[in-house]
Amino acid sequence: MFSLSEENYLKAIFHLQNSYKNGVSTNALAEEMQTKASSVTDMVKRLSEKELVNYKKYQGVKLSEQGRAAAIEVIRKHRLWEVFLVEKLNFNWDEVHEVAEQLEHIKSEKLTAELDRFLGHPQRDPHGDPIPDAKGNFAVANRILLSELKIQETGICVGVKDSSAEFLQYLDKNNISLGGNVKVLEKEEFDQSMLIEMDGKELMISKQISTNLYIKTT
Amino acid sequence: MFSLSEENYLKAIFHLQNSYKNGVSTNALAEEMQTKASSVTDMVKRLSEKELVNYKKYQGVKLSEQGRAAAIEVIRKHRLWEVFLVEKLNFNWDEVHEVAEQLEHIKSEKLTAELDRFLGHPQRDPHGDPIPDAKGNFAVANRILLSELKIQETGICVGVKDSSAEFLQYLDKNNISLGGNVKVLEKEEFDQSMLIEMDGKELMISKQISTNLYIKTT
DNA sequence: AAATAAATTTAGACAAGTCTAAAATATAGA
DNA sequence: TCTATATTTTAGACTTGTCTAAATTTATTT
Repeated sequence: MFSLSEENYLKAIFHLQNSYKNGVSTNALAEEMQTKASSVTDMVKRLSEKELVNYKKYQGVKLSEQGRAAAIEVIRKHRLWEVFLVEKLNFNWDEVHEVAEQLEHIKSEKLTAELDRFLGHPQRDPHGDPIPDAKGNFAVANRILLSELKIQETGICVGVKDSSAEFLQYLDKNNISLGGNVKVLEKEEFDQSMLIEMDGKELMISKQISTNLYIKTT
Repeated sequence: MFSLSEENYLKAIFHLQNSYKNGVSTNALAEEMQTKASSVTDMVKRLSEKELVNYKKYQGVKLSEQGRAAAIEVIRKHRLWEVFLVEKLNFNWDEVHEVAEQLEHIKSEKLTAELDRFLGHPQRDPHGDPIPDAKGNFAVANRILLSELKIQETGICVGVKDSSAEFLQYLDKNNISLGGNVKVLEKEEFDQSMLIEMDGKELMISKQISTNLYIKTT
């Protein structure tokens, strides 16, 4: 069984491994964990002793198979709880993160399994991120960024890359929600903004928006 | 905001105050918390500095108004989660305690309020214990122990005093559940066992059972 | 009321997880 | 390649919550 802090480190390393294929650097991890590099070194040593990560001084850190499994389990719980909060408890998608950060550490296999069943084995959380199954398998993504769509191409909005409350609130304000139909009308090379049609309404969006919205092409 | 450990101490003191009206003794609290008396003294000093308890050396400890409110909030959350686990997630009443002990520490006012609504503002947890409302008020009990019933008197089983898994499993095995109709047929003075009729079936129960079952007379 | 026993507190230590400041190592530029 | 800079690690300290062993206070018994 892992401590709350250990679980949070494992999760952070898992997420950072996408950008740091050859090992997550101490500084990157410190940034992600909102802590100091020296604290990271200490913790990484402990995780290494428990064989949850592979670590060599000055070389960064990678999850072991065991560490990866533990991280995925935490992510699974986090995303299931997010679905619960939105579907059953009237939370908005910009309010769930904090609470799910707490709930993800509850230890009970039965709880996770039953919650999954109760929610109807959801495939994605409220932000469109895939929910790994009990064995740790993620559904394949099959989605691209809205910024990659060409003029006249269409798709369905299936997820957000940035799930900060600020971004989600911006989307709410502009009536952009998951499931919405998108068509690219114009692209402005200069600042990479684009004019899109979203469920029938025209909307101008900046590069920062289009590079944080996932689309499934239709 | 209180730490997990602080919340557990407050809860323990709240429960022990029923038996220790003039102050909960250090040893009693150590026993309840499964820890050493010296650790209790340390923690009680910290709680006292935060004005959550009133404490004088060698005199035992009492909850302050603030401490009482915090304890009740934790108990409210514990019992709401127990209802959730039994009603929605197929947990048996002897399986909920451990998980609820974890869930009760999740901090989110909205979560508690919405969970309460989602469950239909339940008055009692799966063991028949009252669930305080958001303001900390408990429904009045109005129940007696089965052992206090006289011959030929009847009632409905509304709660358990002992909610250990062992006791609950014994009740399951003998088809005793909350809501069941009870009638006392015979009482044996010698060992205080009694013959009862439970939903039509005759059953012999020992003193240990009858002093741990709450009844509402009919 | 003194002596013994029981309960409680204090003193000092430890583990987890964090910090600051200093030292060591790696990387990049001239 | 040598130096400057950035990154990472080490050393030592702090906090929370725990422990053991010793000291103190309260309760009980004769």
